[in-house]
Amino acid sequence: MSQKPSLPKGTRDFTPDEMAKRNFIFDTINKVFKNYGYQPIETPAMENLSTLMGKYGEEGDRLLFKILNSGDYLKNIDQTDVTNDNLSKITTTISEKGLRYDLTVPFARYVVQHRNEITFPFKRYQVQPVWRADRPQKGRYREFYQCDVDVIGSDSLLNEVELIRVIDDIFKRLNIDIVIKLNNRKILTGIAEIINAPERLTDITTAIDKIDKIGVEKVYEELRQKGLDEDTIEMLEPIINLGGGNSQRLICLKEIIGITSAGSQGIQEMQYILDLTEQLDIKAEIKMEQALARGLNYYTGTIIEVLAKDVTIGSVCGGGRYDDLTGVFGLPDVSGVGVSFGADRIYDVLTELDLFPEQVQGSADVLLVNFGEQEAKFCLKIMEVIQNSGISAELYPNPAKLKKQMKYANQKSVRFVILIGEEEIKSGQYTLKDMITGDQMNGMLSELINRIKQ
RNA sequence: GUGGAUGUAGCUCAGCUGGUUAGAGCACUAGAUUGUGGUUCUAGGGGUCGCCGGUUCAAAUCCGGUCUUCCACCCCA
Repeated sequence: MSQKPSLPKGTRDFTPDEMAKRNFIFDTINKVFKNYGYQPIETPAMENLSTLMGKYGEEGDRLLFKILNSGDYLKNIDQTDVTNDNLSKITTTISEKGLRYDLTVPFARYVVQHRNEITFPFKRYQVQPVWRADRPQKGRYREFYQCDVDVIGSDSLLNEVELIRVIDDIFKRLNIDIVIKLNNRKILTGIAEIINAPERLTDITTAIDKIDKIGVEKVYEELRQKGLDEDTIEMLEPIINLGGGNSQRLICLKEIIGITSAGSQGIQEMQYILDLTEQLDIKAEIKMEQALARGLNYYTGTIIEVLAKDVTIGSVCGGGRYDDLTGVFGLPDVSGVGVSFGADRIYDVLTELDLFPEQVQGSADVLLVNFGEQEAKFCLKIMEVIQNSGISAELYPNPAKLKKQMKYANQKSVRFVILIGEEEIKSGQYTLKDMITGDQMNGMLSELINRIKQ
């Protein structure tokens, strides 16, 4: 019985054409990473659930894909837990592995496990898929690729500056106009301190973060809803409405939260990064955004988010500094900073803006027509010469009608077709057809190769 | 996880208030053209109308459920 083929929610196949475009993205990202001295690593698709759980907050735990244990996974289950609907306990009994949710936590695990082989500061990059049991929509998939670069074991802000350069470099090569939004967790802490509500930090920042989206009034409304009193909200007002350029914002912020130690340190760090990047040749718009608050609770310093201009899709890149990510795995006081590029969203942006270069197709340069058994055997040798000269070539496997073979070449966007039939074998003069211009020429193999290489 | 929309041929979609063998364009295959593709003409193949159930003499069409995709929230790449 045949069944209707289907794919799990939020996952996709990639066609050869899409793969060519995706590889264009991966290639430029990898090239830039390498160019700045980062080294590649890979980690397994699955991790122990104990490694993953509790690292992404409650929300994150819910979005983790869990893998059912092999064998008789029900044998250790406690019936009273079943009757009591004790889901979390049942879950940990029947599942002890999960698919990775991001590349940062596995990297932290990696660093701790390999600490004796690693020379710090360790600059690594990692390009692998991650999985989230999120509800899919545009730009949001359940399986997607992250391209992470991190420096671990160095608290220098020069790393932040370098990452900004990496971001700028990559999007410059991809021809995407971007805004790099910067903030610092210490500034957020300062804000919370100054209004005397450090424990409300998350509530405040998630509300303020929506200012562009829902407007000032709604932000106030949400803050009230979350139980902040009018006095506190009034104190927040200058921060919420803080506008102008980066330097202007910093000056204002200094007046408001400069007296807190966290606040002043955050402002100092931000100032340092902005000063340095200003001297560099950076194309991207760099914008300090006091409302930027990325959800992951492990950021402790700089917070980075990159948005593509002219496209409404989530961020295409994001990250920040985390001072103690490896602490939970028993290696304290290792500071790291990194960002993650979302290859799938970059793909969507390039598609929407029609920015993929024409040349990204993955077809061969030449197709050798198959006129029959004898001719095909002859072509095999010719093909060897062509391929050894650096030109990709394929021989049509069946002696099909010429029309069919031409059509095949046309549809695969193979640029050149070489025809070698009985006549050509005798004379040693082969026929070359340019499929774009329609021009044909006759000549020795070396002449044809020269023509193709032009 | 909450709320809303969607689903008809490989793709983009028609199919009015339920009524015979469900259509178009593009794509595909073959021929016109026995060594020349992309244009044109002709013919052809292809659909359990997402899936399951209900109402009805009769369901692609109405109702319920379920799945998918999309949108908003949440969160995020």
